[in-house]
Amino acid sequence: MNQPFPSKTPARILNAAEMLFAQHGYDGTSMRNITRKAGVNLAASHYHLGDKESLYALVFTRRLQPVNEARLARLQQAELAAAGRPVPLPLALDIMARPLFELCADARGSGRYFARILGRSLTDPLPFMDGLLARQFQPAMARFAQALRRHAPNLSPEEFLWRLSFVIGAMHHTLATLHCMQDLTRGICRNDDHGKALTLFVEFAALALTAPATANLKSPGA
Amino acid sequence: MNQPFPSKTPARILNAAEMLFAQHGYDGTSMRNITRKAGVNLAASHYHLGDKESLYALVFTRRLQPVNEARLARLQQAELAAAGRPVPLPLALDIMARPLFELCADARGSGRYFARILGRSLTDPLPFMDGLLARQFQPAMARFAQALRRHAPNLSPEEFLWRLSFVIGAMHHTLATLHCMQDLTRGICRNDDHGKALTLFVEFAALALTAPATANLKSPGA
DNA sequence: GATCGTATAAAACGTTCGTTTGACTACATC
DNA sequence: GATGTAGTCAAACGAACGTTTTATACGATC
Repeated sequence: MNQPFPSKTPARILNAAEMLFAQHGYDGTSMRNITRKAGVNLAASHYHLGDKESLYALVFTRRLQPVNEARLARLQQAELAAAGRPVPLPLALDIMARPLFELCADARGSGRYFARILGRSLTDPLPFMDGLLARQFQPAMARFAQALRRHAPNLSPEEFLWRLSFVIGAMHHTLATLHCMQDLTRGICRNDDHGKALTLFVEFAALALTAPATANLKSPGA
Repeated sequence: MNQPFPSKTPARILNAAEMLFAQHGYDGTSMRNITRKAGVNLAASHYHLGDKESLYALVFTRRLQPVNEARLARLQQAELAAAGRPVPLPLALDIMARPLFELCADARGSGRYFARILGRSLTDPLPFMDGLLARQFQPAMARFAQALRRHAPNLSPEEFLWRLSFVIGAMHHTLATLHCMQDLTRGICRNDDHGKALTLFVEFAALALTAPATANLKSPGA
């Protein structure tokens, strides 16, 4: 466990900020609430971590960077093992989804709060996060799109990307609502059942990506 | 066109609020920004529409109520036409999705901003919106779940609901990111291509719901 | 033991927030 | 022409905001 900071204060602040940003969003969370929850002085956050925007960015990269590194490492290993043949689709999807699901399943750490921050960042990005999001996601996503594409050679590039968008939307929506599935389903699905959600998601995504191309784009209409 | 208000001011405020809430969220939008954009006095919003929370709720119901009414009306009509047999799956999905897609496609009105407000409300609900969201969505969603269920009789209730969650996630993620698809796909998908998105989504969702049940819940693992 | 960098603390900075007040106008009704 | 109502307006309220300043305490280094 390498501590990037000699003091424990920055970690306390990051943990408190992660919880509060997840629950109330960027604008809905005040520096005073964060530092009060962390049990540190108001000025400590500016001293250690800079202003509020940079604190938010740090909350973000602290979790996401290991996830994307794990994704890329596992994908590279799988591609080596496949020796030029396509990485099996369920495996590729599992590699894409599992690090995120496992991060969000980490109930002891505050990693589970991160799902909501991530979900928010995709659907309404904060202006100052634009560049950071692109840098964090582009490399991994480009590699996965390439790997998945080989299982859907008959789809047009456009239809493939639309389906990939559906799949990614399903994944992030699932992660973001995992904590309230019990309410949404009148008790039939359990809250925080990451294992089942991951399994079903992988199967769902494999089907969605390999289904035959749409014959034409006429819609059923009204 | 029945005007629910004799003055034009409330509509101006609602339109401005819709745009700003969509772009910057509830906490990121101030009453001063809203009324400035609407070209009305700061006090006018409280006079006509009550406090900020009630303004947000009004922005919400103004768009959502007609959508859910249209959904239920079309579903009822389709169920009558089906005369006891299941409503065809693509039709049921079209009925569920089309009113939302069309609302968000309305580029002249500010309806297109609504997609982002809706997406936000699903993944991070504001505390004061809890009851309102449930009242708005429960009736329609319960009916649709029932209609769709008949096409997936071999799925366990739990697996069916997980898949339905994936599908609804895909729909809302798609609507919320429609306006930036061009950037996300390096120009391959067009922005605001609601027609194609709707067609592909319906096909995608039909496949996802009717696919065979997962044999067991073992995952592919690492 | 003086000096320096690190860390924490309380207090204050100026700004913006949501909301309210009270006065003013336009127009209908009696 | 007096009265009442709906609507608009500038101004102000207290509270909370992000950030900065200033001061203090603790170790290590020389």
